[in-house]
Amino acid sequence: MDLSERQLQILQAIITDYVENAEPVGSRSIAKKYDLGVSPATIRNEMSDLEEMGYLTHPHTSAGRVPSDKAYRLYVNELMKKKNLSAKDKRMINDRLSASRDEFDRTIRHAAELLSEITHLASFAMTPATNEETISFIRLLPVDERTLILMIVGDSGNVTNTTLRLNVPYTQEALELLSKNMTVSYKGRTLDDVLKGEIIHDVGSDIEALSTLKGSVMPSFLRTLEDMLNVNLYMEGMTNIFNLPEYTSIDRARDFMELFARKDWFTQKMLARGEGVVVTIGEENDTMKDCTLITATYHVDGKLVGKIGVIGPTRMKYDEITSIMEYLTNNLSESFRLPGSTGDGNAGDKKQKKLDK
Amino acid sequence: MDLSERQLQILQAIITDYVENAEPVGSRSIAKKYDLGVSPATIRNEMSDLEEMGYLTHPHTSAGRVPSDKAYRLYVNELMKKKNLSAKDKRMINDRLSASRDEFDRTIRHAAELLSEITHLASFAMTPATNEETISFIRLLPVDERTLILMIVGDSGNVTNTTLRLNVPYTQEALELLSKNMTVSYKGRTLDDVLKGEIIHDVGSDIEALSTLKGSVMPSFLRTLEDMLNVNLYMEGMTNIFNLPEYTSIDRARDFMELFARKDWFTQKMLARGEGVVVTIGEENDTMKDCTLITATYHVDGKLVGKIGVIGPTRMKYDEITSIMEYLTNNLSESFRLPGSTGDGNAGDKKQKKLDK
DNA sequence: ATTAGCACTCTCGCTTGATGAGTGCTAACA
DNA sequence: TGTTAGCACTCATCAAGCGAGAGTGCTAAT
Repeated sequence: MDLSERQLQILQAIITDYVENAEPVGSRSIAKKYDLGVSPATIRNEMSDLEEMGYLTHPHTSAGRVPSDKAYRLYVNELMKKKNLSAKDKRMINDRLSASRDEFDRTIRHAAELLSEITHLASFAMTPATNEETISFIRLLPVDERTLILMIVGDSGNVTNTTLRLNVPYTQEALELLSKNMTVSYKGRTLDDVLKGEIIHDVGSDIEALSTLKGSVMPSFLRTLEDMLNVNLYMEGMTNIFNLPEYTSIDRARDFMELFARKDWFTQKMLARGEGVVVTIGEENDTMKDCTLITATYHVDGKLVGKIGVIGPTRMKYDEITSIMEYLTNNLSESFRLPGSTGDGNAGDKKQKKLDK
Repeated sequence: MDLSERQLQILQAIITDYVENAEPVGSRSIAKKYDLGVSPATIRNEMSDLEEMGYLTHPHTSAGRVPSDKAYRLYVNELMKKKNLSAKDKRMINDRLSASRDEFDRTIRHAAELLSEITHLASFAMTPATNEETISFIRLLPVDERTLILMIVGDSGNVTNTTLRLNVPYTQEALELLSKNMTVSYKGRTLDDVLKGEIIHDVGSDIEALSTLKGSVMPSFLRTLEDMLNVNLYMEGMTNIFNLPEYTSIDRARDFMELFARKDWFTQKMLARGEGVVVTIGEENDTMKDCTLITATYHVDGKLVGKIGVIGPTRMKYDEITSIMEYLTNNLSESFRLPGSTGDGNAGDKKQKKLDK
């Protein structure tokens, strides 16, 4: 059954008021503050109907009404209007987000900081997932007679290295040969592919030194690939939630903080979420049943995909926050675009918006 | 004025009891639990004296006594006996601390996790400070015609790199020349030294391409050096404190959590602390006046120095915790020793102990 | 269909009084 | 002179009781 125009207005008013004040809102205050042209009694009747339909709840008999998850969902999907960022927020983002294609980590952490400062919520940001990253080249560099550096370069300019200490000395020749060998074998293949695929044994078994060296290097090589696949998660503004009335109970605050102690679990959760701006409200989350989680994706060269997000109570300014996140991710994608490339695929200012679960 | 033997016994008993139960301890319960051979009345008199001397305080008239910072200081300096780790804790450390010289970050994070699991407090661990690290060599590697990788290798095997994107193409020649040039100029000098010192302009001004390239590379070089100097700080078990009775007030919990939101400030504080096991209690800390902070240092090749630490309320098991930290840092130092080197200088099992402020 | 009126419910803040733990003092004791 | 028993006193804590205020839900009038 659809809601009448007036019911929508009332629901909207209740949500607005509750988001603002965090207190159950009564019929009288709605009638006073929002000019709906009807008396408190009428509003009461409508509220009662809305409650029956599951859009409102009642903490106790003589308290006002509180929007349910269902109400927020309706609000996000239908009622909410896109908000223009305040000049201050825009300036803040433009000035402080000194994104640089060469410094993912720093930039991403900055983005998380910004996000939590602007929204006053807990926020996080992940470096791009590198599943699709391909290997550009591999190099082995000598340090001393038993130490060498393994360096793996990806096509997005991602560089990772490890220092290896061998049990037996290596020869310069073997080193160079293995470098070339590995580069030829793996160039152009994705990290995932290499890691899951068979280790290639094609060359080098004929030369003794090479095969020994390879035996020592391969385990580190694989482990380093794994490292490259790992995304980094930066979390900021966790303590912001202490200022919210919903977290004045120590238990709820504790539960909240404990969510983030499990960083890798959290990372997995986040990776599983869809593209664009995604909002999940309360019960829609399997854990964190009284939180809302909003994530948004940014792009690197329209290929690699990373996420930023905020977490807070279900009571939050959905319109503002989704707008901020959209602006911020567009900004990030823009900065992370390869200078030469034209805005392709997903990156940039294409207005993607996918708000449902 | 020195304390009598009996006063020490009573103080010791009060501390033990309070550390255990977190509740003001009364004369009667002392007399019952600890067999001092005197009546509650006598204990009351002694307590009164101890309070006058500043070792005890009184939350209110009719409550028991609580040890003051001064009492804990006395305890740590004089009364406390070294504790043997439980077999379980030892096994835990030995098994799980898979330290590897090549993977500082991972190992250090592991150490922090372990520490918080064993102590049930908030803990942290820092990667070694690299002030004394010297540069082994510098290499510039071509990626494509405008992209290159700057790689700086330190003498402890520390490798850092950055990808650079230039405005103008470079030549292979210039690249190699600059690599050599920089290596020659900086090899053997400490990071600090290079960063603070004059930029060397001696060579290369004669060749146009080289000088241009150098102009583009130097800023990144310096920034990368800074990155190398930065220590990483890992914090674990922050939420443990929610289980402690002193942090059931949301305000105190908030204050505590906020300390750690300021990661770099905290890092600075920690770097300033001395070698070995250092305990600072309550007011001895300029911030965190109701916390105790215990840090301990580990060594890499007896040269680089890193820290681990725990933070909690002043009420904590000083004997156990300092012992655990000593064991853990010795273990770390052992793992981080260069295979060839004999246990030199500070590293290893030398029983350093410096508990005062 | 809307509204005014009114009884009813429930929370919140305040006070009150009982309880109990613990001290501090005094006087007796060894 | 140091130690102890006894006792009055203090203070936090808890539960109960009460009034005020906010808000609902129902009914009857418009």
